[in-house]
Amino acid sequence: MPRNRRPQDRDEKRDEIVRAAELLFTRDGFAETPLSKVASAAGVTTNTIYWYFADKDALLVGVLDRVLHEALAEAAALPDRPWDEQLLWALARLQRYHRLVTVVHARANSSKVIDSWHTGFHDLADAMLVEGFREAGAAEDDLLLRAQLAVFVIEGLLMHPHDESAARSMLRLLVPTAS
Amino acid sequence: MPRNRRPQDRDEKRDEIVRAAELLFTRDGFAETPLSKVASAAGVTTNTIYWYFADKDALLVGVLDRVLHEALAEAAALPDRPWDEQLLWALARLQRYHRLVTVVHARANSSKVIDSWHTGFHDLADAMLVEGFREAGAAEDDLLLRAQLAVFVIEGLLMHPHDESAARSMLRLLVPTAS
DNA sequence: ACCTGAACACCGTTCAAGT
DNA sequence: ACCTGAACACCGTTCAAGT
Repeated sequence: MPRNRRPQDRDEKRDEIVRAAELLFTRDGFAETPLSKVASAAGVTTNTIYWYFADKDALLVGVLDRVLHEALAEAAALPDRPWDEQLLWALARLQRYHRLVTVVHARANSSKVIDSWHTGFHDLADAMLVEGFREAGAAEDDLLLRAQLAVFVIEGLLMHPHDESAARSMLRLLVPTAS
Repeated sequence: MPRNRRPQDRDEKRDEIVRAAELLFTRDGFAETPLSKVASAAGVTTNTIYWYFADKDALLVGVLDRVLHEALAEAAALPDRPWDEQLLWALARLQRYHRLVTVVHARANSSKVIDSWHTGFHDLADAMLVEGFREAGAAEDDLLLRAQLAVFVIEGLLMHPHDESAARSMLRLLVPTAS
């Protein structure tokens, strides 16, 4: 039996599909881009997508995983900065995914895979923000509350047009060390 | 020319369609309920909906207007209460519309009518919350900021499962007079 | 003015058939 | 294992035709 027959090829093709979907989902929207467009952008036929993904929602999860890991890698490579600037950086970095934010919330109610991804994302985000607020000197007993609140505010800013200064002062309200 | 030929009938039928749509959109979701189900629940044929609404998005706006006005009427009939309890009441009252919240954000990116409704909703919500925070004794220069922040937090709570106590303490964080 | 039956275009998904 | 052509089911929307 040929174990690992051509795992590289398989992953590469899967990746091409995900990359095509990422571009289209973030630019045009998830409901607005038919799988046929993803397929032609990836240079495959529509049905081929179903060899790599169970359905359209599973493809969205593939996109979500990819963009999350990319953003995390970029964040990790960054020099240390004050906590409120880190939050501001995250907000700016995630701005390009605002259409994914809305569709994840909308489809989490109907799709099991997206609901699972969404739960996992918040677990991760909460954990990271708890750590950030702890280092920023927030009181130990409302760390999780502050983290969840910050996530809601960032999501809110992502989903609503706003100017930089409004975002800045809104996030400052959440940081304990701010004046 | 028969002015007002049967305006009552027209409004009544329109209302039946909206009520049927409200039930199905809030319970099963907007994308998940075909117009055929709305139609049969309202006792009309699918195409009849198009006599009253330009398209499915316009019907959603009809539902949004209806539920908003109802919630506002209920709120107006309430006795005066401390500000944080009013926020908590609003959160509980709007909980049943959490599926509408997510879909409005998702479709505001693609649909003009929904985007307009969404903008108008936030203008109204911000104005009401500014007034509430003013009466609650918030500093005059960050009233709007606090209002927008409170709206984001309430939307965040609506879109994510949470227990009552978490919501309570999160909203308390926003109210200036809280300890 | 109001309603309907029938049709159209589109899209997610499946499946039998290929290599 | 991987890919495709063809078909299916569904759904939003339109339109000519009725009253």
